[in-house]
Amino acid sequence: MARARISDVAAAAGVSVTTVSLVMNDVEARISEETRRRVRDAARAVGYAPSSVARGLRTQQTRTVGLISDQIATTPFAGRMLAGAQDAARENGHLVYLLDTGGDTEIESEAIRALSAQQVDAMIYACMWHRVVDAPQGLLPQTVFLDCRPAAGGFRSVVPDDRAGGAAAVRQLVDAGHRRIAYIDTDDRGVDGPIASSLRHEGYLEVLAAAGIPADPALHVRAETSAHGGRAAADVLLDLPDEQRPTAVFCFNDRMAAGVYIAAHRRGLDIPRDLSVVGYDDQQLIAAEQDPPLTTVALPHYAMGRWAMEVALGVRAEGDEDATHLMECPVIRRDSVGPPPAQVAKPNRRRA
Amino acid sequence: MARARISDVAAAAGVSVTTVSLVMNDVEARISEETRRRVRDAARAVGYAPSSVARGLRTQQTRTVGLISDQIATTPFAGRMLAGAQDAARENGHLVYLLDTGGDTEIESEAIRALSAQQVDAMIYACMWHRVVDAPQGLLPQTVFLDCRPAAGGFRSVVPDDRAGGAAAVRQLVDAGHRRIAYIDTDDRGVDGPIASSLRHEGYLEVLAAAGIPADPALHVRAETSAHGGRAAADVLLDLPDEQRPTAVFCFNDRMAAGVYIAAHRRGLDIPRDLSVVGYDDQQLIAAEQDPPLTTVALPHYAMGRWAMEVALGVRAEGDEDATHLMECPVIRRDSVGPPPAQVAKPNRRRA
DNA sequence: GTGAAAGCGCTAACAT
DNA sequence: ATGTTAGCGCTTTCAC
Repeated sequence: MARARISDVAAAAGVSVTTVSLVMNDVEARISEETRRRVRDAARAVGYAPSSVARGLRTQQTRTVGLISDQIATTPFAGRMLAGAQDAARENGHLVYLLDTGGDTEIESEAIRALSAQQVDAMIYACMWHRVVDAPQGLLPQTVFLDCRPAAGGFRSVVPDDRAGGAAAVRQLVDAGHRRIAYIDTDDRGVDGPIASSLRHEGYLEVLAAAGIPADPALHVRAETSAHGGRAAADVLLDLPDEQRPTAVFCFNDRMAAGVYIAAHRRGLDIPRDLSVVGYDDQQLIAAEQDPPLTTVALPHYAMGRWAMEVALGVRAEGDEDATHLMECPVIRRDSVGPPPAQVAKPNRRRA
Repeated sequence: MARARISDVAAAAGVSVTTVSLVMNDVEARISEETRRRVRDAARAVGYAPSSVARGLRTQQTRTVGLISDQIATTPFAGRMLAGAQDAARENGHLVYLLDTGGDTEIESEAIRALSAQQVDAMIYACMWHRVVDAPQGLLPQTVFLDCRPAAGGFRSVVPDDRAGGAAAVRQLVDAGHRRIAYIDTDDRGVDGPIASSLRHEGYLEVLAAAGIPADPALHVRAETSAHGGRAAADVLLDLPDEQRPTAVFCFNDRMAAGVYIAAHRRGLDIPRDLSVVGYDDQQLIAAEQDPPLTTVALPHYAMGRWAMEVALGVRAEGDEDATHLMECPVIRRDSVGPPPAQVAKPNRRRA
């Protein structure tokens, strides 16, 4: 059986299509209560659902949004960002097209073409980790950048406040009484790389300075962003002479923090009694399942996704056409931070 | 500047709209090469992009697909499934609407209404873990179920072959020479729960039987599906008397396997020398980062997503209107499986 | 308080 | 080989 049209409803209710349209769209004007009821009953009777396609053609508004992203598949974060965007879209009566480009610029421009052919009302350009990108051609002027910033500006964007996040992480440690705090950073320093690295480092230095603690360059080490990298870096740190050895470590991410746990445990060091550690990202599968559970800083993916969608749909007024919104990264307190040991614990040196 | 319409191109090229339409849609008929070129140049000159909305209204085909899912945000798997579906859609010139319901049936039916108002050409109903669901009202008849099966049948579906996956996992262990193989299962036995649990158990029993190994009920234990649960279960197993203690464990998932690692390491047991372990899911963040890396069984999310989309779009002919397709779960061999120890290792009993 | 009719941008049947 | 035109299902202006 074919779809019911508005004219079917009109015929069934014995009114004009105009009247049906007015009733279906809850237009306040004219139309008596009696007629409204008749129309609604008729609509239900014939199983009428308005065609968004026809409406879109007529009104030139589709109530759809295109969300272009680089890599949905490879990051466990993607979901939260999509969920935030999704929820905001639904609450505002919009549907979202998801287009994953896998980082391929060919696919990307094809995606943008397809979206503009669909006449989406808005676009969001999302990255799966905080970085600076070159804005592709063809985006709608009011496109919002999510978890990235366009190199040349010109668009609104929302990114995590990594500087403040780094500061908050280190503040946990300083407040617990630590003075020798290491930062295990990523070794990805590419220009395309995560700008979070330097931002978090700034936060780290800032808090040390505020606490009157001189920054020791030996305590800023780099490694690959994996448990393996974190473990290697921790080994270097824990091999430092007693008076220089850190009592706490702040890690670029939770995976590296997991590596620090391994290195510490292999040396018989207890966390947090002998060593405090703070991660970043709040990856459930890692942070929450460590023993003891890892204190970390969460990336506000859901909030960013929601913000981006609200701004894109114009339901959240953001004055500046060209501003970057910094979203707070909350500290998730678990059990990996404690006071520093009375005197630095002597690890069983593996390499001594 | 307003969007260019087909009539603008026609005017610019000095031809009729029919001609433009024919050229833009690469219809083989009539139209001379010369005219084709003129039209294409004109289209480029005026910046013409056909309106999918108008075309959709006219042809009653939108070249869009709706993908309804229960929980995108909470599982790291979601991405791979979406990526598979996405890629297949793109290759076939379709766009996908993503609708996450968060498991809310209210939102779900609203989502289905919205999709049918959009006149999507196809629908996919996806779950984030393998289970049996009640098909909601309003789905298109040819809807494909992804990672779930409709309780009442009537739709095509694709799910992982968990029975074969369980068998393959245990076969790794049997082939390595193990005879005392435990299965650490989930304790979620709800009717709504993961049917993977019993399926994998069947596979386990099947392989033991084929190898002539009697199944010891004491080696089938249940725990919550977390590292913590896996650790607790492993402790029970490793406390068994020498002659009964397993030399290998198959875990319902990788998180539990991670717990087994912890329990083993705390007892000074080496993996795989003293204990072999196989997980399930191939969660990158867990399996690949264990020390040693965990041998596991992968869930074929990408392949299932792709299969579902191809069937939904009708580009993959699947005879039966009402069949469940089982997708193979490949074994990912890493380093957690070895031969059984010559004699069962004596763990330092923690609770003895 | 209600209806008639134009038109959104396209495709396709029918003319020429 | 190319053009004319109806009509997809809706909203909206205008007339009554």
